[in-house]
Amino acid sequence: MPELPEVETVLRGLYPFMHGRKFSNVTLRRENLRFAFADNFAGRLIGKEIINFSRRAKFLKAELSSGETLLMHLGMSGRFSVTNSKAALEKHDHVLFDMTGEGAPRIIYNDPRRFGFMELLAHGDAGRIADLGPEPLSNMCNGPSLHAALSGKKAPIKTALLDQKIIAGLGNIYVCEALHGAGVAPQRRSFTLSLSEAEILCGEIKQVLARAIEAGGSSLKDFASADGALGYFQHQFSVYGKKGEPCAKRDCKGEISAISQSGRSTFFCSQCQK
DNA sequence: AGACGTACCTGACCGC
DNA sequence: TGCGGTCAGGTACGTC
Repeated sequence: MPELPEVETVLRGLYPFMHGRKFSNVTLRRENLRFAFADNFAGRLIGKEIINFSRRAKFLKAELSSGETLLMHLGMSGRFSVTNSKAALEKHDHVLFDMTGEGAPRIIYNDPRRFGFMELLAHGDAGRIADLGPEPLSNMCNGPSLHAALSGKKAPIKTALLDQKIIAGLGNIYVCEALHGAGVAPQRRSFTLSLSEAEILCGEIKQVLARAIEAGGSSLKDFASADGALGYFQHQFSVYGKKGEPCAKRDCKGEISAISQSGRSTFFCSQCQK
């Protein structure tokens, strides 16, 4: 599930337990996730303080007092929870971060499919986040910049928006939602979007993401008292997973269709998305 | 260079 | 109940 809004929610949930704290212990319960852990991964974290904890696209970044950066990605099924060292471990609990400070929280990373990964970057090395496109909620992402990024692309707009180099942080769900909101058909070739369509699309992307973050934020309220799991929250979608249902747009009599584009499901309304 | 298919994993769900 | 098939929100890599 984790797209940008989910990762933002995870960041906000973990922040009080990680930012400004040190790792008192780190336990790897297997040798790899998607990739092998770096040599001496635990040793390079233990005793180090997280001096800055942030998000870039779907990545979580923990800058360490050692100068290294811990980069984490949730893949498809990764989730974090906050417990304590007495809590029983579950299947697929792969990484344990025991943090210093109040409550001595234990952060557990659970990932059944193991498409997620964690890596350590040397100071100044942007690693795999070097090639990412603009952050959708920032000023760097706007109508003209999106229009320019799409102008040379023959690929369908749906495919282009999933390309993290064009815009960073969108996944299958929010691309479908944003295209529906903007009234743009997912099959359109990227270069055919006009500047004004790119403006509208950019606005929809920001709005869809902001609303999802808001929904995630509200699910965080009871975070400490709930089961502590982070990374999944319910959100009401307009098209995603709604095949056969009537289009949610007030003036539209269409019905939601499902197609496959570059191997992924696309949901859209052929009536109002042109 | 860019586009495309496939691989990486496990679990949930559906139909038989 | 059990089994096989299909699908899943992401990224990387090989091949054309």
